Amino acid sequence: MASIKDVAAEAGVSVATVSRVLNSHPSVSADARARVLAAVESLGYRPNAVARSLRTDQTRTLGLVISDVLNPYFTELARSVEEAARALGYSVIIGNADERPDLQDHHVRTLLDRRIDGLLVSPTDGGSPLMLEAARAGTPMVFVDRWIAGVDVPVVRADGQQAVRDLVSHLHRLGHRRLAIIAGPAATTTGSERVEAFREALREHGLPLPDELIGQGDFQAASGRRVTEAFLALPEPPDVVFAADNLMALGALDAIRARGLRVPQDIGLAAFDDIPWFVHTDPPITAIAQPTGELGRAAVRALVDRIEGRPPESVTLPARLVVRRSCGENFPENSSENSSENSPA
Amino acid sequence: MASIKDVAAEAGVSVATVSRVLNSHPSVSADARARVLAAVESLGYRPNAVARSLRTDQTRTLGLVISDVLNPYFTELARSVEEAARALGYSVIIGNADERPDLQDHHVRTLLDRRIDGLLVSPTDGGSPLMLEAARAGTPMVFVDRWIAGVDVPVVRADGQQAVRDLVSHLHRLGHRRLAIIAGPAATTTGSERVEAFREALREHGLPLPDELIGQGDFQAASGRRVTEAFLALPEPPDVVFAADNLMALGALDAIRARGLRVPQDIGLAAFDDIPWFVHTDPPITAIAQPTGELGRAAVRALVDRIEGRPPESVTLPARLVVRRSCGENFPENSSENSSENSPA
DNA sequence: ATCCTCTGTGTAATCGATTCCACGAGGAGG
DNA sequence: CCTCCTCGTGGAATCGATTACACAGAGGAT
Repeated sequence: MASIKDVAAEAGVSVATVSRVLNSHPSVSADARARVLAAVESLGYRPNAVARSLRTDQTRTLGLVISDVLNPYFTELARSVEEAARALGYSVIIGNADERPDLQDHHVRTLLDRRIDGLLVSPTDGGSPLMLEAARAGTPMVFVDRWIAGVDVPVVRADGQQAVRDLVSHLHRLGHRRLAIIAGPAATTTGSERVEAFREALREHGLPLPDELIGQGDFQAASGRRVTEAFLALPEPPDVVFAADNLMALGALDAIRARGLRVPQDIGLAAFDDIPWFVHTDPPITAIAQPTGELGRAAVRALVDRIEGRPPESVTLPARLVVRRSCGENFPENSSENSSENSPA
Repeated sequence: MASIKDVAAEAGVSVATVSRVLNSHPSVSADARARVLAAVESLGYRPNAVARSLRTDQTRTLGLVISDVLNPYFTELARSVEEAARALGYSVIIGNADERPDLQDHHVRTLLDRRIDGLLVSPTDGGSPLMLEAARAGTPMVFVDRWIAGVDVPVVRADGQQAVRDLVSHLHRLGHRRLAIIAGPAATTTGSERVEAFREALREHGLPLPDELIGQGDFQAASGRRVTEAFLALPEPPDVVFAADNLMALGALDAIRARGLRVPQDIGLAAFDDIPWFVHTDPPITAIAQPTGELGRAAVRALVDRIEGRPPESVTLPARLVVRRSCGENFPENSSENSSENSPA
């Protein structure tokens, strides 16, 4: 592969001049510029990003470590992050942690070794020493979706508190009283926050949240299935199950169906995180939708601000309830449901 | 960030010795090794992958350019590719082309600039000059899922011909005669092959495939919706619609539902590419499942073989039909459907 | 005692870019 | 005509690693 030296030789100039042309430095004669450009063209020369990075100490690359690529929510987040980064001239390297702290550490380490300019993380756990150390050492970093307390890192996330309150009101109005939740790992903020918001909303309606109606999941479908089976085996099963993410909702649906029960007649189901498929499940699933695209864009903006020396800003955006039929029917103001869908691309 | 020089100074040896220790070269004394390791530990030193890559001319990184991350099929493919690559000591950088040739080119160019060791591509179109040139120039490359004819690059893909034949038999047995297909872009192999397999299978049953029952889609949900609307507006609409990928099936479902029709009573629906959600749609969707994980692993194996100087192998694996209820009921041998599911993680 | 072979180590070149510094030519101002 | 800038350019240092080569000293063979 042709290097800058080859171009210089071909154009009859020094490598310095070639470099100046390529970086549009002002002081290059029109003649030299033309010759260099011609040489670049004829050799099919492309600058070696590795060499450039070594010298300039910047890679124009962002790392994104997400908890689970198979979760459509994170896929969409990743897509919007890449798009926003590309618009600003950055590439993105995605690391998939599969909800495993060891894998998360692996990716963080690899990304750091590659000297990425900044790191976007949705932490799988309470924070590994590695990540905390990186933050303290000054690696530009932004938490997205989930975060870790006590670390001075901007956070970009959705606030589901009001939406959860709306959900509980909705359920209450439909006559449901025994409400259960499939929680995410307590070590994650989204895992514990959603339970807290749910508990708080129940309290406002004078409803209890007994321990047997809090199932411990891990944001994966299998755990949703397991927890739901336990709920259904209770002497007094819940009226509605609220899954803290869409994969656990899928598992819950599996379990309910395996038991031969119908949604919503026998038991209701709701989920955090909305996805296009929820419109077509049997029945369509009531869910809390996050402004995923906007989160990704805001996260990139914050990280790039931090990288380029501007003060980064934490951002919190509201999530919103999308009512469908999985918790019961007869919702007059719900007839226009289709128009409020976030239409799939 | 500490460099190899700092480690050398701290350990009281030369950088050469540090490098030898780090690369487990044999000729280093136990004493020196211990001092270096101690220095590495105390400084928290991590080798700079950028510098190492420049010198060794290898990045231990694979590029993966896929057509659409939002498509669960590609997400799963990406996941298995990353997993297989990691097991072999490689990282993966994913580029999402969103079915846009210009974006695909952008990613290929960026990956090449970063001097990745090899490239895995699922081409969005018939092949840009850039990609063909890269292949000719000797960049290790493997096509996965889709490919481009006339280029000497190994191909790892699934063969759906028999599965499509099984699907058509199934439909025929259920009494369906007017069968329509939502095709993918003709420029992609999967776009044209699936139509050909479908046409061929119909011919075996003495059924025609008139032009009005071939809709031109682009593998995105919106096109599935549009094409299906056109089908439904025909004087004689089809009995069944077969979508060439899962996103177009989603769009088809949207269109059918918007028209107030029921699946499968009013019209049947089947899809290429199976995903966990198809079990829970209303009704569960009959689909052709690809051995996605195995494809990803085989692709990485082929690419790494090529990179490391072994002869790479093209691989073709069979896809298989998974019958559910979206094309009609009364299938006695179909009662054990649940056991044949590929269970979601 | 001499010579040879190993072993362990350091010096320096190298990868492909960027960029500081110096220098020559040419124009402006005195 | 001399001085001083400005402009365009090239030489060389540099980033952080790897590795060829040289060499010192230990130990074995003769």
